[in-house]
Amino acid sequence: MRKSKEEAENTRRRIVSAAAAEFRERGIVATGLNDLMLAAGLTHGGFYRHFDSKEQLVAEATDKALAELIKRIAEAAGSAGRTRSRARGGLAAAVGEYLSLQHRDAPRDGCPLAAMGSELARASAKTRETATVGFQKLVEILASEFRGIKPDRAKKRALVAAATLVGALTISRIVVDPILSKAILHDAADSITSD
Amino acid sequence: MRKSKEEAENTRRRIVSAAAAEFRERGIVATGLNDLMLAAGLTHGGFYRHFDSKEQLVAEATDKALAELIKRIAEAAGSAGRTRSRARGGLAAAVGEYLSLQHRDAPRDGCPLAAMGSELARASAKTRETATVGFQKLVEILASEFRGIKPDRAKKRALVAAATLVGALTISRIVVDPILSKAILHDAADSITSD
DNA sequence: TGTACATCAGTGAACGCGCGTTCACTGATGTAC
DNA sequence: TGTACATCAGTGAACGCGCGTTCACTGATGTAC
Repeated sequence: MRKSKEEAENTRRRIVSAAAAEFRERGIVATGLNDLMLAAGLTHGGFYRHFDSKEQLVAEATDKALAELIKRIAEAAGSAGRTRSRARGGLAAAVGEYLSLQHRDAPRDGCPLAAMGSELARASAKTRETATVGFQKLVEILASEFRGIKPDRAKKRALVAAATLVGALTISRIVVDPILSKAILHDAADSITSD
Repeated sequence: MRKSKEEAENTRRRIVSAAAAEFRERGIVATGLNDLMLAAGLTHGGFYRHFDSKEQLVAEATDKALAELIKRIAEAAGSAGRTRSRARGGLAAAVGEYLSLQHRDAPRDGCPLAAMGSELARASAKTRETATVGFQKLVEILASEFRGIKPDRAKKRALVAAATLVGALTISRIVVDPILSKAILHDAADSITSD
């Protein structure tokens, strides 16, 4: 039954991907390793060939989810931002992508800070370090899109913008009134990109 | 062993209080009813004399936690706001209270939207309705403190401010760097209260 | 007001179940000669 | 290059444990006469 090194690495990646999706969709604590391994097309027993513990997987899944979010936001900013470099097109595109209805309705491929934020606050130091680095990268991307102001002003604006993004998306998912939910996303985007 | 009606009501309140604190501190899914009942000074068997299910308790605990937050924020705004009614003292006080280090470090008596936001997004319709109403009240309090602008502008500003508050507090708890954590709270407060 | 009885708050054992983790086993892969 | 053997990815049963929920029981409270 032994698999080749390449296959094993592939399996590992599949587990991390499944975890990244399931943790965001169902929550970290609510997601069992059994379900997770089935989602990755395996049985649960093989888990510990790849990871020391569930907590290690949480750290890696968070890392992967954040890396994908950063790529997505950077690409949104990049494709729109280059055309009119002095204006704030890149910022608007990044914010529009983050605060889109599609993002709100698809937590399993979305921002882990919004999808599992309150659980991350209680996660291991390793996981929180990973989340910290990812958050800082997100802030840097946003800061680079605040054109026409001093770098340290841009950094502060970006820090607050990132907090607003995460808060707005989280609350838009809690709220039962669809009009209010949409208004939160819209008004937050408007606020970040105006002035 | 039967208790008087008054005692029973008292017990019920004690369970809801314990739940409101434990859910915010440890998370909803991670908190067991056994621990909860022990925290309320009871054994687990009596739980179903007071509640139909854990989910019903989640709804009531969320309601209570939000009511207390709203009171706290309204009082902070009120005590500072009355002295200089045309200025934004009330807003600054409310925001300062929400984004304080004490609030960050005491999730068990703090804002449930920040302490269990990502879990609330997956909670029952009842719980989410409760959270929606509480959030709207928070927005109204903030809106009434945005003096000197049109009511609908104030409402939008307040909506975004509330999202920023929740996001900033959540992230300040995730982040491992204490300087960054403090900067998030400070810069968010600054952003909401300036201009 | 006093008595008889029904109610029910709280206890503690038990229910089935799924959790994270461990382990003996399998057989294909990788390695050493 | 071919053979012998060690490695180890993945399986599936089992570990102890705590979960949410149910239930028989207790005895004080509340109610009806």
